[in-house]
Amino acid sequence: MIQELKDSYGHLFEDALINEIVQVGTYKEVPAGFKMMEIGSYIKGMPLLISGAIKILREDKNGDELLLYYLEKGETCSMTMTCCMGQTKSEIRAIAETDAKLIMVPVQKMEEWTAKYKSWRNFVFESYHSRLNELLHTMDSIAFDKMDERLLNYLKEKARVNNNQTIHNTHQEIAYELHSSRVVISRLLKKLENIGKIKLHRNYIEIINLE
Amino acid sequence: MIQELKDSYGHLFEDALINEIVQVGTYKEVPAGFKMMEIGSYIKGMPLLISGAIKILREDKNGDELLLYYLEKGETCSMTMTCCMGQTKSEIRAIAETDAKLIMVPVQKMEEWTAKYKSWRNFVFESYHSRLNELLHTMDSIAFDKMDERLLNYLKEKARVNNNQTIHNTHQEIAYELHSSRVVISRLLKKLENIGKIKLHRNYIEIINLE
DNA sequence: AAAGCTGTGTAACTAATGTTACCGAGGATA
DNA sequence: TATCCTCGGTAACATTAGTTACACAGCTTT
Repeated sequence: MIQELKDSYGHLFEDALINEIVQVGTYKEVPAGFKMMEIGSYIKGMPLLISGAIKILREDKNGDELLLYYLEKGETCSMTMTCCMGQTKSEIRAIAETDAKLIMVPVQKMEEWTAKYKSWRNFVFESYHSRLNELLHTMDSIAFDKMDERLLNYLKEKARVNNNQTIHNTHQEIAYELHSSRVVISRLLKKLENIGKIKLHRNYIEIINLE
Repeated sequence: MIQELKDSYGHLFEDALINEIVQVGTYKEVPAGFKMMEIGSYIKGMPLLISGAIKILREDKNGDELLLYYLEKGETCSMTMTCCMGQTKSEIRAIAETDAKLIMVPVQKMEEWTAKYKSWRNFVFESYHSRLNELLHTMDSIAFDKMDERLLNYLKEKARVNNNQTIHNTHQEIAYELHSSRVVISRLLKKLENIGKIKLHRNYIEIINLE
């Protein structure tokens, strides 16, 4: 655990902090698809991601989803931080996009370390900064782009975080994450295939060239 | 200045912190419409809002706007905080919605106080929390609601932050902030008038009952 | 092989939003 | 008064997205 922690966070945290994390943190591995946090639930600990990716989702009144962004190695969930501090319920859902490894840190340490370690403060602020900015860019996409561009971005991001040029999702699943309908997504995917950007197959999509 | 600071922040900050703020902060008054921050600019200080409201806007590639949310009394700009720490450019535009009074605190103090005052830490985290949540709710509105509902929410919010049942904006201005077109907004406003929720006039809108 | 299920393709239609164009009301200005 | 300008109302149309319906391909199960 200590080696993996150092690989992902060694450049961020001083040794004393790394040691504290090792003391109180618990190492976890979760499989792709594992639901790590549900809307309305309270949070027990703060996750430090070591490998893999976590997708963060929002839900509307009808229970339909919207993908907000992915968390990756070296990142943490800002929502969790604030929830921990304020003891409020989660506003989002978190699901492992890939198999993932992470360290859970108990809530109480958050506050303590914020006062104690400059590197922790920087990490926390940097984390908030990144998450706010990612949320803004997601907002841009939703507010300013048409569905075809959103779909294109979605495919790019998905390929990137999975580190795989083949996307193993059905059209229906993609429609859920973009908060659209299967027919619309099939239609637009077919267009992308016609202009040679992707190749469609049953249950997966092969990326040819998304530029 | 010290009295106004205590009125707005006295319940949040311990006296020692209030005193520090008085020492290093500068009091400012800005008129409605004043542009307080521009996209791409660097930030010099952190604002603590004492009265009035600031609207936070996002811009697309064509220079068109989108209203994100309002800052009000007792709040601060989370974007500014992260920008200060990281010395990165602003991702958003801030314009005074009403006449506003505020105190500007130099960047360097941010970090210092975060280590020194528990109440400041709480304020900063609480601030991030609120802003993230507001951004999420704005996102909900954009992703899940149709324009008529967004318009209704817009009018409600505008009336609330201005503390005024008369909204002094042209249809064109409203269209900008909702990232829509004048014709669409006029159409929907007329519908709202027909069902008795508002009354339209040249250059202003009278709110009858938005429930 | 037959039956069943899931995923995809496609057409036809509806709804929502955006665009263009034009008119006229109301004020301001010359 | 005549002219100009801004704002709002409205029609007609275009585009995008969502909905319903159905066919069929490919795979699994029986």
